[in-house]
This record gives sequence, C-alpha cells and structure tokens, in this order.
Amino acid sequence: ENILDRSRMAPKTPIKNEPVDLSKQKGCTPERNPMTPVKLIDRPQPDPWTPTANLKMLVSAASPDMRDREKKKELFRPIENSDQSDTPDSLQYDMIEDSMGDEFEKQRPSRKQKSLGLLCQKFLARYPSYPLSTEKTTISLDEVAAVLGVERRRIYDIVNVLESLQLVSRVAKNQYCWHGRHNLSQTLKVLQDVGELQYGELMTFLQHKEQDLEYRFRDQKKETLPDSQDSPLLDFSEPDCTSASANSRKDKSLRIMSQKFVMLFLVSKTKIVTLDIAAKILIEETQDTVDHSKFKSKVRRLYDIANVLTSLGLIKKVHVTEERGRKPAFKWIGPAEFPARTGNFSPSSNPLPGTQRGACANGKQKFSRHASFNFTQPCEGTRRKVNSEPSSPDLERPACVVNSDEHGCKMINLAAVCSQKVEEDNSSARNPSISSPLSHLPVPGDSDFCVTPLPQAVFPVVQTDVPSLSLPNSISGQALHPSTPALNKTENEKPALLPSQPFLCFPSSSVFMWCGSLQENNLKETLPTAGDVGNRSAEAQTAVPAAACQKRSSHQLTAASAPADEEEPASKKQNVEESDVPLSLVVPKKPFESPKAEATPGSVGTSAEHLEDFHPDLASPVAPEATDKECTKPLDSQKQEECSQNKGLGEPSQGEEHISKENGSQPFLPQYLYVQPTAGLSNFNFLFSANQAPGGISLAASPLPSVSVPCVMVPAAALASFPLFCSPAVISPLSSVPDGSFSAASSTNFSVSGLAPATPVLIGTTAVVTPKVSPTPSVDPQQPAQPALHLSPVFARSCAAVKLEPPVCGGHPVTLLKLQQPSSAPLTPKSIRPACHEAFFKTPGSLGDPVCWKKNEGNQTRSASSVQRRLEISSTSAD
DNA sequence: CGATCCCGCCACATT
DNA sequence: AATGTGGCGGGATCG
Repeated sequence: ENILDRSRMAPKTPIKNEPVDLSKQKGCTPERNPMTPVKLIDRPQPDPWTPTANLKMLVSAASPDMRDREKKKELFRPIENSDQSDTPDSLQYDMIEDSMGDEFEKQRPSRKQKSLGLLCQKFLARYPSYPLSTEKTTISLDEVAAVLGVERRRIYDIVNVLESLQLVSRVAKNQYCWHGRHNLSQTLKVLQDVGELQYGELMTFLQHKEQDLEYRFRDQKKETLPDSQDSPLLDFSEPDCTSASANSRKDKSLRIMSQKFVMLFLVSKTKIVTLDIAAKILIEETQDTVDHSKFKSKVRRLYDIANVLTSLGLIKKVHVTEERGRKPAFKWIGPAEFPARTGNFSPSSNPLPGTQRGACANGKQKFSRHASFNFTQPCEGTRRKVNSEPSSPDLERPACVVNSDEHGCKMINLAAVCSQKVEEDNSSARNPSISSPLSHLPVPGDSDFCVTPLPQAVFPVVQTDVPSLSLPNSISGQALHPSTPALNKTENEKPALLPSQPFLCFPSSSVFMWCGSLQENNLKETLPTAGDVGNRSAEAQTAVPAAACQKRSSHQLTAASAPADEEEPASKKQNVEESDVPLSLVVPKKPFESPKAEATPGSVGTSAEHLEDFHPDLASPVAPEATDKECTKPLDSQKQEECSQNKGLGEPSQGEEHISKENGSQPFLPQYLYVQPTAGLSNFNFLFSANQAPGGISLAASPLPSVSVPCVMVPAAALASFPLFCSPAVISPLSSVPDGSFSAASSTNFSVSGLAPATPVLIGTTAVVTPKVSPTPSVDPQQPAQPALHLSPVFARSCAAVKLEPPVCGGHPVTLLKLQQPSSAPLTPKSIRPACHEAFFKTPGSLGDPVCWKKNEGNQTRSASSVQRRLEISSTSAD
C-alpha cells in the first residue's frame, strides 16, 4: 500500500515545500541533493519521479485540473524524472495502474499519503542503508522537512525512532548524522540483551509456563510491579557529560519507548507483540491504573513508532487472536537473535548510543568521529576506533546504564506478550527462515565490523559483551578484527595500537579459518537465512541465486523483480528492506564482512556471500563478488601461505571440507570458509568453519597470546549457545596444526600454530579493537557487569563454559569474569571504567607483545589480554 | 464504530 | 526571549 501511496503522494504532499526543493534541485539538476551531503539517494522522492509518474505528470499537466502548485512541481519533476527514471519498481507499478485515477487523489492527498510511515520511507530513501565510510552524512532537519514537505515536527518523530536504533545520531541542533544500518544489528543485539535482562528472565520463565501464566501475569501485572522503568532502559544518553538535567523529559518517550518496543520483539518468542500489551508494558506506572487516556496516548505513540519501524522493515503489522478477538499487533521481521540469549549481557555495556544526545555536546568530536567511523565499514570502524582511541572523545557515550530491575513487572507483561498467540498474519510472514534463522547468526562479528561510529563505539564493546559470558566474547571480537588490523597495517594506522588490541593482524593476505560455533543444525538454519540474504545480494549482483533459495524466493521475488534493489535499499520497499535486514544480520555473523564491505559498496551482499560459502550454491552465485572468488582461489595458491588447509579451500565449500577433515571428527564443524577478498584491505582471506566449537572459541580466544590458533576449540557445549565465538577462536589462521592442544576440545579446527610463523599475527581480543575508543571501553565494563548482575543464567553458563575450558584457558576466563563483575556491579559506567583500568593494566604485558600474541602460550594471556584491552580501552577513552 | 494516526498546540529544553 | 524539541491528545480518516 505504501508504495502505491507514495507514488500518489508525491504529487501532493510537497506542495508547500516542494517548490523550494524544486528550485534547489533545479539548480543542481536532478541530483541536486548537492546541498545535502547525502546525495546518495536520488530516489528519495522517487515517488514523483518514476517514469510513470512522469506520465502522470504530463497528463495532469495537460488537464486543466491540475493544481497550480502541482504544476510547478510537475514541471520540474519531469526533468528530474529523466534522471531518476530508474526509480523503484514498485512505484512504477503503482504509477501505471494508478495513472489514470491518480489525479483525483493527487488533489486530495489522503491521509495515507501523509502517513508517517510513508514519510519515513521517503526519508530513508534519501540515505543509503550502508553509507560508505567516508561519507558521513549530515541531516539537516529543516532541509529534510522542506524536501519532504512536512513540518519539522514529523521529522522529529522519525528521527527519534531512528536514533533509538542508532541509525542516526544527533550531532547538533537541527543536525543529525546518518549512520545507516551498519550498526543496526549491534544495536539490536544490545537491545535484545537489555531486553532480556529486563524482561527476559520473566519471559523465559513465563514462556515455559506458557500462556496460562501469561494471562495470569497480565492480571497480576497490575498488582505487581510498579516498574521504575521510567529510567530509560538503555540509556544511551550519556550519563556523564551532559548534565543530568537533560534527562527530564527527553529521555523518555519516543526514543526510549521505541527501544523498549523493539526489545519486546526481540525478547518475545513469537516475535509478535500486540499494541495493547506493549502499551501496558511501556506504561511506566503500574499498568492497572493506567487511565484509559494514558493508555490511549501510549498506543498512539506506539503507532508512530511502529510506522517508522515498519518503514525500516523491522516489523510488520499483523493481527493476533487472543481470548476475545483479534487485536492489532506487530511482528518482528527484522533480524532476530544475534548472539542470543546465551550471553547477552554484554550489550548493556554499550548500550545504545542513541539517546545520548546531550552529552557533552561534543558535537564536534562526535562529528569527526562519526565521520571516520561511520562509514567505514565495520572493519575499518573497528580499526579506527583503535586509532581513534587516543582521541578519546568518545567517552561521551559512556556506556549506558541499563537499569533493569523492574524486570518483574515487565517480565510479566512480556510473558503475556510472548504467550500471545498470533494469528499469523499470513503464511508468508511466518517464514521461519527469516526470523529464526537469522537468530542463529551470531553477530559477534558484526558488532566488530559494524563498529561504527563513535557513538556506536559502544557496539564494539557490545560485541565483546556477547561473548562476555565467557571469554569467548573477547575472542570473537578478535576474530573479527583481524581483518581490521590488517587494514591498519596497510593503512599505516598504528600498528602499535593494534598490538595492544586483540585482533590478529595478518599481513596482507592471509587466510583465516573460522570455526563456527554454530551447530550444524543451527548452521543449517542459519544458512538458509544467510542464503536468503546472500541470495538477495547475489541476485542483485547477479541473477544467479534464485534457485538456491527457495525460501526467499517469495520475498525475493520482489527483489528479484527489481534488480535494482540493491541500489535502492532504503528507498522503499519493505520487501527489499526485509531482505536487507536479514542481510545485516548475516553480516554480523561473519565478522569479516566488513572488510569486504569496505571494498565493495554492497557490503551487505558480501556478508551474505560469506555465509553462502557454506552452501555451494550460494557461494558460487554470490560470485558477484568476483573479488571474493578471486580471493578465495587465489588464496589457495597465493595467500594462504599458511593455509595448507586452504588449498582445498580453493572453494569455499571445499574449504569447509578441509576443515572438517582437520577436525576430522567433528561433523558439524566445518561450516564454511570465509575468504576475505582483499578487496579493500590488504587481502585477507578467511576461512570459517561453521562448527560449533564455539565453546572452544571462547576460551581460545582469550588466550590470544598464543595465537596459536588452536585455541579455539572450546568444547562447544558451553559456547554453543554463542555462535559468535567461533570466529574468534577461529581466527587462528591457518591452522595447520591442529590442534594439538586444544583441539582436544573437539572442534578444534585450526591449528594456528602454523600461522604464527607464517605471518605475524596479532591477536586481540575482541575488545581490542575498540580499545581505545572510549566508547567501547565503557561497554566492556558493562558487559562484565551485566553478567554479574544478571544473572545467573548467563553467568552460570559462562561458568560452565569456563569449566569446560579449563583445560585450555580455564582459569583465565574466570578471572575475567570476575573482573568484569566488579564493574558490573556498579553498573554505572563510570565506576566500571575505573575497574577496568585496573584490570586492564594488570594484564597488559601480554597484550603488548606482538610476539606474544603470535606464540603465546597462553590462553590465559590471551584472555587476560583481551580483558585488559577492554579495560584499557575503556580507560583510555575515559581518560 | 473501532483502529489509525495526522496535526499542531504548547510545554519544556536549549541557545 | 527566541528557537529547538517533542509530549500529547483532539479529532479526522480509514476500514
């Protein structure tokens, strides 16, 4: 509908403003956006511009009926149209169909045409979903409002929600910085973690019990908790800088509400949340009392938020049948589960940047940062962070604190929510593939990659967090980083930094093997998802994919139909978007993606590709990224010095096999190989094994020192839950050796040993990357904290993991935890930081030596290092 | 008639 | 005080 509407809308809406715009545009010519940095998307207002639109325009022009204003616009448009002809397909259809009837509508813009959702789509169309690193796009509220032809107030509605997801951040008065979706997965992860903390316990609890309980709870709810939720869940806001003063009203509402709303989805089993339940949960006070009016008001706001989220392709409207009848509800169709429940907490540390506006007003700094980070691809981002660390400004973002105690109440609600039955809006919606599969993907990588801009800096941390459960986190993080480091080298960034950090640096080309923690099963599931994504990407790039992904096909169709999708991601379609979303998810999985992304704009696709690796089909199709392929193969011959294994790799699929071979026993393991194309960076190749081994990873990771890759192998069991890790552990580059030591764990795929010699590798913990960046630090602290706070579950898990690990790193992990905990306890970011520092320093030695890394024995060292790093980072930043 | 949600008043925040 | 933000809810539309 929206689409159609849009087309229609275009004509009308703008009326007032448009003239202005037009004038501007004219000057510039179609692309005009000159003014706006954004430029990216011309299509922004595609609606009008579609070819069909043009026709309409012409027609209308011909007819006297047309309005004056319209005329103006139209006149201009035609010109523009020519340029933009490419505009979105959807529009076109509409246009065609409508063309005749439109006129009427034009005249009178229906409410729909003015809807916030549509407006949001237009808004999003203006900016690239995955902006290039270099670009930092600045958004001027006034300008956008004028261009879109709406009052500024409406723009606030959109921006506030986007900000809650960190798609944008406020830079200054009237100015926002567009970050795109690079960090989206990270943000979601954080929200999920936080949500779990707050609601999760109950949720899970409830879930088990099930609906019955739910209902009960609902009733109970009233009684139970007063929730103090008031305080922003995630406060992105920076506690520190800005005076607390700001808190007052701003923190609340839309931004926070949006985050909470998203959390409900992420925590909900069904991924479906009804408006009323959400409203009740979100109402600060006790639910019962809630006046009807208050409730109504809340619902209204939720509609506003839902419209934006829908435009983002994160949710869609559905109906749930409950006891009584059907109720409006929304279903989450965005990426789902990242790291997953297993190790959630970490995120909290970094919470989302979003809110923090006020904080220090460092607009400048932020700005710069953003610039640097944002766009760079994830990988770079991480790197930069490192570099940037010194800069420190980031601190602003200090971690967010999450307070989530009120869980109880919420939980109840959640439970209710969860329990809800969904009618399922439609068969299609359900595709498990989308939501669930994705979930599997761990995002660890993403976070790293994504790391985005400062504000987001947090994320990186988050990543770590995930793993936080046990060391694994760090590991995972590290894994990701490798690429970054490499980049750094190339770039010249400071090697020094790198060393400190947890990553591995490989000389330009190197091959990495990853072990996926995911279980086969999971993998499979994930794969599909990935596949989807991949497909999309592939399709976009090449037509190939389709076959492979049946699943998506339905969804894809749209995409397929419009080859251009890639280009237009944001522009319109949810469909596309949806796919996009998943993609993003995917990306996360593969830590490396980011690098690629850098190289290729279509980073998203790339990520998918990686995933695809698993599937032969996908992989090949993906090809589009010739680079990848090239990389892979070349790797064989070339790069992978170490990778004896890799040889086989030539192809990704093969790579898997190899891995498996090595692993031998492990059936699941070999998931895939990821080769990183050199594209942007130095050439890195990655091989992933999908196996679960995650557990191993975690530990292994910690041990950084010994780059020896071997580490990885943690018993999966523990980690299993976290897919992420794998990677970290992974990293071990080539693993020629296997395992010896660790592998014992079973999964061990790699033997890093080989690597060490071959190339200098730096292994960092995940944290590493971020280290310097202030934001991250904060995050780290949090992570630890969370666990502590929270809970047990995680904690326990972590412990378990640790136990498993013992052989390898055992102790270390634990240690880390402890350290973290302290920090966590305080909760407050600040407090945490200090702690971190201390901790950080303790271990430093290990970190510092590059050499150590390579060889290091020590898991311990590694772990410590990672931890330290984190700490450092925080500290540095703080400093 | 209930579900949506546009519109813009106006309070609070920031400059 | 002016201007930026954005809470909030009346009431118009939609279905």
